[in-house]
Amino acid sequence: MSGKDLIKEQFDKLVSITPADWLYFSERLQFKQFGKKDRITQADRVEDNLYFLAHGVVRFIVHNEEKETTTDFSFSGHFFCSYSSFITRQPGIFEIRPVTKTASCYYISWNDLQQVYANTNCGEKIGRMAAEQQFIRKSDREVSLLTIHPKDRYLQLMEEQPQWIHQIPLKHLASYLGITPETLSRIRSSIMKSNG
Amino acid sequence: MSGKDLIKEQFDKLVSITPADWLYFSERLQFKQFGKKDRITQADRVEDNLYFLAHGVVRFIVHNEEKETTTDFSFSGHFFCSYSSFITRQPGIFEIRPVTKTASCYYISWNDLQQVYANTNCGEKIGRMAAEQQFIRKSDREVSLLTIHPKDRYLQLMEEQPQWIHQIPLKHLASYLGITPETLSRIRSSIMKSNG
DNA sequence: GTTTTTCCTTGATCTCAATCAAGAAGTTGC
DNA sequence: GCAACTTCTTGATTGAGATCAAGGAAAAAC
Repeated sequence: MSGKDLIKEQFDKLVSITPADWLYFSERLQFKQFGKKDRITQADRVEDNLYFLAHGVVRFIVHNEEKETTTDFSFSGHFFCSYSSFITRQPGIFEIRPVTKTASCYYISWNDLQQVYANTNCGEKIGRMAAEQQFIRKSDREVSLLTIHPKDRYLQLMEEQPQWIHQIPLKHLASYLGITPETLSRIRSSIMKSNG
Repeated sequence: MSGKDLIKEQFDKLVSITPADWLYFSERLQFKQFGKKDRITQADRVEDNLYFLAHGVVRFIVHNEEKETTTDFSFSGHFFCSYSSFITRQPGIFEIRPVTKTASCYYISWNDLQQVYANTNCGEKIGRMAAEQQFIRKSDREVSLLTIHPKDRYLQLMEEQPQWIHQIPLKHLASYLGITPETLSRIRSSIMKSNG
């Protein structure tokens, strides 16, 4: 199975796409592999590409007064990019880097994606549904940040996304949860004790 | 000018819509006025309608262990609903209530909106762009909650959304900022002092 | 207009997480 | 393999904001 088929699988979850539409889209896909120290996307630039992560994990970083905060992660099988910038064509605030040793990505340029929207039947529909799903993720996150205690957020993550805990260094998880690495370390050890 | 024209204005910001498409959509709009104690949307129900606020302010509430948190507000001239529920057709977690004495709303049902998506030329495009904009709001909010100190979030709100400060009771703003009313009251008085 | 209720402010205390610090464990690179 | 570096853990201290409490201002109800 080609890596592009992973993308087709994602689309098929949303709508039934015609072979012609799929061809039009997939012909415009390019491929690139990133190493651990690469920046897939740099802050303060207009995001040119929409990426699909075929293998690896990436994180979204915001720099703020000497500190860096990891706001989100993306795993293989999902699209990612500095969305706000990609959508508005304004410089973005996110730096995107691999968490894993490598990140293998298919990507399509903004210009090509506009062609897909204009010249396929279901492009807009997939685009709408994908945007809706991204919205839901962020909306859930807002509720989580406002209503759930960091310790409980970590417990929830252990249940719902155990792969996050295994694949992501503690310090980045801590940042994502809005706490310091020290505090997360203590949370983790308190869980160990209560579980025997 | 009819209230529906407010909606047309919003659409015109996104795409040029044909008279036929607008007619198809606007014929499906209904109108309802809500009082201060009404619940526009109840938690644990599937959201049936997408609302457009013609007049007033509403807030989004999450109930969590006896406490209620205000996660967001919507102002006149904007669409709102318990989106995640509206999209997924699963029971939602948000209660939506007016902040102002009344909230005047146009609304379209989920079923009718699917008809619009299916039978208009630009419905999907508007839907995609609207979803993208909602995503951007939530993404910005995530960054704000993770990287900005509550006091600075309040100062930012004063600059960017001064109408929020004037129209929304302090206790709801505090909840939205993730702090207690007492703390926001102290922040506010410290700003007063430093401004003379 | 008066009562009732809600909302906001201010003060005192307490608690939890940040910070500072240092050492252990684990990785990476030569 | 060893050195250099990064990451994680643990401890002591500090501080910002939550909580508890009460009085005053404002708004709503009658």
